[in-house]
Amino acid sequence: MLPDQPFDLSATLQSGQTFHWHAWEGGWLGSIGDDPVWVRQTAGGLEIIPQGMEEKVRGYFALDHDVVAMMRSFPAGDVPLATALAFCPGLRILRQPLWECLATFITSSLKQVPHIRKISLTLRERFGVELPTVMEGAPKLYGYPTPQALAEAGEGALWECGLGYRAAFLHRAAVDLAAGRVDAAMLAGQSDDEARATLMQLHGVGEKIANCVLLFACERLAAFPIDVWIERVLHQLYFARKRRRTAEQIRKFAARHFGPYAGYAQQFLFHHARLTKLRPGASDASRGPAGQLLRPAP
DNA sequence: TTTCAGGTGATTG
DNA sequence: CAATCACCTGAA
Repeated sequence: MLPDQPFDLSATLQSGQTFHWHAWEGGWLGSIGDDPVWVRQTAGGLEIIPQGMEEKVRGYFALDHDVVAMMRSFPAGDVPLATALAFCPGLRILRQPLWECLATFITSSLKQVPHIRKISLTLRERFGVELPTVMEGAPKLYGYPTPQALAEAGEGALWECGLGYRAAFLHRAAVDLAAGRVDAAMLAGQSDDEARATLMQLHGVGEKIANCVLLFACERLAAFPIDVWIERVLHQLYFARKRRRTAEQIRKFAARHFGPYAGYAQQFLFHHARLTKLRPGASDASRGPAGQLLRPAP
């Protein structure tokens, strides 16, 4: 199984799209929907356990995405983007199950990655189904709990998973999805703007989370989630020395400048920034054109 | 002990 | 519209 385009399994799984995979035996153990799987990247391609998961792995990791075509579609003179892309061309935008992605990002607000991961794993363990073992001695895996399971569990039980005020958001969303107010088929028939509006009808889902879901679960590759990090990156790289832009201005800039694969551009920029400029002790080579280290606002 | 973190919704000018 | 604020929790 050999992708014909650049692919970096580890980087993709650590790029803030999904939070439930375990590093295990030189590869990654996790689940695609309710199918447990272990994947290791080697020089020759991907090693997958168990057999029979090849197509699901291809779909989940979007190995059919044409990264080369995306590169060509990006603005030719955009040096920061070209730099970020060259830093890790193997990043992929995953095709995640809708509810799993939606629910996970609802629990992500004002949380750091380890917290999001912890909450996600706790919810799985308490309310999800245990999945079959694919590797001896490995951590137990659980599917993401269904909307019905979380709706029935009740807000109080969710609160006890350390969600805080997010428990109410997640519970209401679970109830709404269990009632069929939003589903993948409905979103599939809608334009990006319509689908975004549909998602934002859910309590606790604002523009940022809606865009994450569109991008990471609905294959809307033009969706451009703007969180505090990407906002800083854009300011540093594209709006240097200019006054602060509104979210609306940033959104319009991203759509116009990056085009139909804006979501991928966002992912490349985000990943590059997190692993270089935003880290303490980052080298000069990783600094932006302005020559300043990017830091969180004081 | 205080601050802050991968947002959202409600409330003000 | 845009700015401001509260909000659970956990880690630095």
